[in-house]
Amino acid sequence: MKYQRPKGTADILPGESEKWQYVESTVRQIFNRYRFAEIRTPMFESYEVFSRSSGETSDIVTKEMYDFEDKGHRHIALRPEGTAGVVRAFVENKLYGPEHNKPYKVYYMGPMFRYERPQSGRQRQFHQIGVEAFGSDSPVVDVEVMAMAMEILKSFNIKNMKLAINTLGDPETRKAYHQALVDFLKPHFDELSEDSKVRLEKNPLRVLDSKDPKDKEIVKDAPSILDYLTEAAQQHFTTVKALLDDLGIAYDVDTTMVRGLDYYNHTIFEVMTTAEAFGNKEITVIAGGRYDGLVQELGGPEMSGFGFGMGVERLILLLDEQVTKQLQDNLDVYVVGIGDKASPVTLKLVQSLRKQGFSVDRDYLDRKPKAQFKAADRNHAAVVLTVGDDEIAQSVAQVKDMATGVQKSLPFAEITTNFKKIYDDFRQSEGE
RNA sequence: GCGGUAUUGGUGAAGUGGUUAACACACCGGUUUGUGGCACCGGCACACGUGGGUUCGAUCCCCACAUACCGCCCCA
Repeated sequence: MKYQRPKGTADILPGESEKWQYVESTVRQIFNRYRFAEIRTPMFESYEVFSRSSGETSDIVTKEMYDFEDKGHRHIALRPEGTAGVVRAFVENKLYGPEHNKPYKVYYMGPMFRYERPQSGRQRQFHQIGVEAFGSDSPVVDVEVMAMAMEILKSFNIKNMKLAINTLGDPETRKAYHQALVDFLKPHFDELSEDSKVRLEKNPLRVLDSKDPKDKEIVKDAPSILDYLTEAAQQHFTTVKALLDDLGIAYDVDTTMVRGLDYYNHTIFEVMTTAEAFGNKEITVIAGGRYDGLVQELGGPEMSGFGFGMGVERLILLLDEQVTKQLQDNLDVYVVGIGDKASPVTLKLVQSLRKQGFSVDRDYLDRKPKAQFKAADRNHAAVVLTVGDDEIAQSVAQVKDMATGVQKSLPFAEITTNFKKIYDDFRQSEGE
């Protein structure tokens, strides 16, 4: 094969694209109810937008960024995640100004890029749907956004959901805990896995997340961040939990949960589920949290934010067949033409029906009636119109209900002016 | 970035170091000058991911590369 798509990319073909449209339109409705409005930002940004926001030492920046130098010698990166670009736009367009409602709530959907090895549900170009809410420290924002995340997944009938939450506290908390953790891990340095030795240097919190059995054993007795929270941080987290309880939303506090991006603080959360598509292992579909310093980091005023990102590929792998089946396209009418003279006549009929609002298809390959009917059947046509020499002579078409097999001869004049009535009559007689 | 497995037609796949690469599904046509199913008949790969090598000869052996999938890292 001469050309193939770049590694880690996918063609979303008809049959699959319906699922994407379904997902996108469903979340749009939910966002609308929660009063989030769409924002569309560029798919590439100055490299620094991401390196500043994600943290210079984060894996995303150090090894997963899809970056290049453009012809004007600008260091550009394809966006690896959505938040940084939205924050940049928030700052650049001065959306923090007093004339804008707070919290300022936006959502986005689109492709993201990470240079990594593809696997099931992980690609170099992948898609996220995400939200950001700027300008409120209120725990209510945390809880509403988490509630919305849960509602989205519920609307897709996703089972076995688990909401995990944790807090990273404020900067003061983080500093104190960071130190405590390093002090605890240092004596065990030689026992740690190679990966974790590196983590200890770069980002000690990550050691908590290690999958290495020996690491897990060591980490079991590590200090908990909950013991290092400042009073304010404690207060925030307590309120978040209380509000979740009020809403009847179940959750687990997972003190070992960490974040790949450096900008998070206070509440962080993940919604996980298990599914056959992922070998029945637990995977994260939605992840997010609070990032109170990020706006400032990118040159804006001190203004807090809370958001999440959802992996669309992963979500689509979770859609069950019941949901998917409803998405089959339904063909209202198939027009069968017989004989040399039929094609111009059927063309006019097809166009007239389309203008009347029906989805209509026909044959273009001069195939026999039998083949045309087969095509109609395969495409699940509700009604078939047949036009041959006799019909043309009399200005009528045979109209057949494919479900019942009932066929009637009806004049062109009626078909081209009020097909809806004919169609509805057929459908109704089916119900009897 | 590291490790493993795989790569044959539109699809699922069988197969062998040597003249015609099974079988099934799908598709097209016919049996039925104009009607969806079934049956029967017929058609359907300049060829076995790409490039080298070994060999008298390779789809089958070796090497490299590409891609896919799985695991690690990391993450949505």
